[in-house]
Amino acid sequence: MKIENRRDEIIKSAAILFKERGYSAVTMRDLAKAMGIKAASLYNHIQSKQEILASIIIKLAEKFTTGMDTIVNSNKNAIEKLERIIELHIDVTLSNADGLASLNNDWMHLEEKNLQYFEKMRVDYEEKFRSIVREGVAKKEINSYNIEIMVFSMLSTLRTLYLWYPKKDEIDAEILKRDMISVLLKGIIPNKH
Amino acid sequence: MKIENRRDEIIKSAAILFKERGYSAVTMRDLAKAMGIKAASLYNHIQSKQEILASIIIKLAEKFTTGMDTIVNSNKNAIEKLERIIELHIDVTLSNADGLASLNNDWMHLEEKNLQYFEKMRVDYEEKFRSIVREGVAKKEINSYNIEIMVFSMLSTLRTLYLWYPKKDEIDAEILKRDMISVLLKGIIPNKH
DNA sequence: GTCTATAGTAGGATAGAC
DNA sequence: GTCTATCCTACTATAGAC
Repeated sequence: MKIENRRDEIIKSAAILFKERGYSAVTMRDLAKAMGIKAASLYNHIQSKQEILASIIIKLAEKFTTGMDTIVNSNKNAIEKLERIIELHIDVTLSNADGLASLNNDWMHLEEKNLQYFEKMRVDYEEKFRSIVREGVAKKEINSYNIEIMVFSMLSTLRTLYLWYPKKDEIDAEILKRDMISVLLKGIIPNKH
Repeated sequence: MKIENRRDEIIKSAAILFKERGYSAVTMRDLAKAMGIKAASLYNHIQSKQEILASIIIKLAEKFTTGMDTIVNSNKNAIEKLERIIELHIDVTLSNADGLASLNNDWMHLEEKNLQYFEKMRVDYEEKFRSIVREGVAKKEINSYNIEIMVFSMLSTLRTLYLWYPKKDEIDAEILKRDMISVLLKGIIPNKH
């Protein structure tokens, strides 16, 4: 039970509202109402609406970047690396599902500097993902289907986990990891022996 | 080369802008500028901004509903039905990738009546998808992993096709269908014989 | 069918009292 | 740290001329 300051509470409330309606459709008056205060009072804790968005998105993007770097630098084969990536996405989703909505849908409303920083992290992340898949194909650990189709098929599912997982909370996190790894890597059709 | 009326051009332009920035962040002035006219002139062709959104989303949702009904009523096994669903999503994405952004991200900005109509179509669609997977598991055509994980893994990928496919247009539509079916159903790891 | 002008509302953000 | 009051800008939409 960590003691939060007011700024963190505002950002947490904002993430929930941004998830429901998107950054542009949420007003500072909406956010203030959710906090039980007036809009003007928000500005004692934050500089601008934009700062809230950046705070949500950049923190999450950096988590993914750090996680991916650890995986890339590990001594594992391509399949094991993909398994770690799946776990990374599940862990981040469990810790901050609301914020992931902004990262996925509202990153384009970031201003100049943060937008560039975010876009670079996103491109780098995808490229590292792509390299792992390419390496797996080269070593025959992975089928040689079109690389982009494999990468974006997996990435699309992982990126939108935040949309449905919180609603299906009867699913245990360990079962989620285990079945998600099976479904994404081995498919849903039984293996013929 | 079909002759379009002004209303259709407006809706097409709007879909592109909504895809780039989202419904709430696009103003009628932005849309007018993209059309090379003034904002007031738009209202000779459409009733409201809301009408544009509804026109984009409802048409697409009905396409999916009709397509799914045809598949459900066909005499095919579960795997074949899933293959037809994958093709349905690819076909709709190829015909209107821009509009799918609104369907995915801006449906919550629909007003009352259309919102209810849309939400019913979406829930029904997911339930039919789920039933097909459940039937496949019962008949041992599909592995018995958690149903929700299988359904949303496939659906997430299919729903976000619009985000990356237009950028990778070196991929032929037939290769996309073939490889997507393989990746989603059989996975990326080679079958052991 | 497009324009200018404008009504009416709502947005982000600040000033200054308590 | 929160309030009321308010600034300034921008939004959707309409009226009426051409």
